[in-house]
Amino acid sequence: MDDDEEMKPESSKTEISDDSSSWLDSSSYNFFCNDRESSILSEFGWNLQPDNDRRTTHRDEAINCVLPSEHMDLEQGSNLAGISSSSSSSRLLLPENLMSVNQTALMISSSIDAASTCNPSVSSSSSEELPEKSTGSDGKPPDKPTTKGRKKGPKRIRQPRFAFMTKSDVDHLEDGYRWRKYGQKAVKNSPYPRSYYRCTNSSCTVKKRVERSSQDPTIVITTYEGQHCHHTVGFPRSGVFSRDPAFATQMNTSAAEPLYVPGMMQFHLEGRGLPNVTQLTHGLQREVVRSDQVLPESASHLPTDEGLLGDIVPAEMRNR
DNA sequence: CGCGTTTGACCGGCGC
DNA sequence: GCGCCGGTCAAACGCG
Repeated sequence: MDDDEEMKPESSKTEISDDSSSWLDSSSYNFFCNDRESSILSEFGWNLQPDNDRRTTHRDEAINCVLPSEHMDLEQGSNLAGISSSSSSSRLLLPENLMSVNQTALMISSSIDAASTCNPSVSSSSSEELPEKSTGSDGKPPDKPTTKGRKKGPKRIRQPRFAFMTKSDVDHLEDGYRWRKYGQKAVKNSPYPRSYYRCTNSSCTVKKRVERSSQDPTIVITTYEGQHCHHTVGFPRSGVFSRDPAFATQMNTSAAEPLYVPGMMQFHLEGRGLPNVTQLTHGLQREVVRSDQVLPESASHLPTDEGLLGDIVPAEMRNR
């Protein structure tokens, strides 16, 4: 049933998935972009404007992207899978291991729906912000006779979500937090299931979705929702995190200083919604074909003249 | 035994 | 109103 579309080359259909584009709907966001990429995006009708006020960081170990604060009301000092906030904008630090499990990841992120502030202190007690169903811990008897009856409540408010794509063999990447899987669903038009994880910290409401791209099975799409109200639970034995100063810094303080990256201009992207993954990928494919320039894989997570957007294009696609 | 995963059922939003 | 589908629940199960 799910083998019909499975290995169809990108020529036929190029959507990552129906819903993966649905959250790319905020009005603006910032990212690294070089001249070529900006021209590509311009071809798609997206209005790029240099934004020199906001600076984005790309270090050896982590990527730091600036997101529009008007869509993200993150609390100072809070963190979500490496997201920290400053006075004017929020930044997302991707820990090195997320970037380099098999290299290649482009963070594409945006906020969503009600990006209401969710301060850590609120997590379990504030019912107004988080109409999350009773988590079972309360043992509330269901309204319905069924054992799986759910408490009705106000409309569920989605917390800010952040997604990024990682080229990786493993679905569930270590990110310093412990996750408990609570569900798995088949994804429409994709042979690969989507897994749902929840932070094991009882007072933490952060959730995470992991799915593989139906187009390129080597790409894992990870989506975080919510903010951690606690620190990481210790790092993996290999110490990937401990040798990641950027990530460690971010975890200990929210005041990660913005750095300027030589050779990389930052643009402010404006339009009637963000270009979705498909559009970006398409444009870059074309560009890559034209430029006939293939990055060495080992260096693909470093800033190059292709910029970060170039990383989104899987090697196989580049070679087409 | 505790914790995490699996899996089928259920709920609710949304489009037609 | 109905059906589809994403998201969640929770019992059963597996594993260390």
